[in-house]
Amino acid sequence: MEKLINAGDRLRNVGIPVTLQRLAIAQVLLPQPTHLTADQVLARVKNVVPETSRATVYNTLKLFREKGLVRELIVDAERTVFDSNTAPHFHLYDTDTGQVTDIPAEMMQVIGTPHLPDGVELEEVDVIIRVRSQRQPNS
Amino acid sequence: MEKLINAGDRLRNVGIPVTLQRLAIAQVLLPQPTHLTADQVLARVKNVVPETSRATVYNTLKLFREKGLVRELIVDAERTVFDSNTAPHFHLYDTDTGQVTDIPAEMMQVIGTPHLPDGVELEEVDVIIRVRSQRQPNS
DNA sequence: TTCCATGCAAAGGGTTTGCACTCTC
DNA sequence: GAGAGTGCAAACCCTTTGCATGGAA
Repeated sequence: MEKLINAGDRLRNVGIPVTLQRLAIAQVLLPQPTHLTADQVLARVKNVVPETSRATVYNTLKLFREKGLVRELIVDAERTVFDSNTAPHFHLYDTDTGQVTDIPAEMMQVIGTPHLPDGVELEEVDVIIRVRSQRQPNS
Repeated sequence: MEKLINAGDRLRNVGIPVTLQRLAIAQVLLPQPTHLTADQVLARVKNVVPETSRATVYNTLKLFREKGLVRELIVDAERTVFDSNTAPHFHLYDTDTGQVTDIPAEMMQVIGTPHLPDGVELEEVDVIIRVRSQRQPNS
């Protein structure tokens, strides 16, 4: 019943001491796959735990990233997006709205990944499908 | 003899009035495929035309991008990289050094691009192969 | 003279840092 | 009471903007 592991356990499992703010941030991000900027995380966390600062959100996101709980997506030059889906997958990015949508790894395939010289290690393969929707951007 | 078109002609061809600074920036970027940050462009241009400001480099890079002379690469959260290779292709990005290397479109293939709903228009498909080299980063 | 391009410096926006306070063990 | 976690504000870095100057048509 792996699905029932809650946010607090996810933190403990990776060795992160649980605090009020960390738990609140975990609950915003981890229960379901989402794509949020630091500011969006801050806004949502503050709804639940108003005594949360921007610095703590940044510290915690960095910590979560180091522990592999979230992934940093580089899709937009303006701001970083954090992805709580840590399974391998691809992304669809709406330039107009800033919306990120997951594309399951099974749906796409990248053929021809080049051979890497010695001492060069593959980290990951990012695929970003950029689209325009002509819809209004999220504020 | 398309290859012999020089930087000045490239600008005129897309309707950009040639100035000293624009020409210097064009000569840094356009004669061969390169991947440079705004700061790297500024540094190289200043070697040739010291009376060039940061603002002009940014203005000009934006102009070049709008005219399709360069492409903005989103590979690093810290800074934007400009790519003077406008043909479709993919990228290899070295996280340690910041080095970007082109992968010709013929060498790779992306299979399974999802169907897009009405009103959503494909802009482009970015593929970034992220590697670690354990080498020293460029300053 | 009227634009447009430029340089300079200041402003802007996202992210990080310094530091003092709190809490926990 | 030592160490870690936090909030606040200032600092930082890349990029953009405002404004006055300068040059070209």
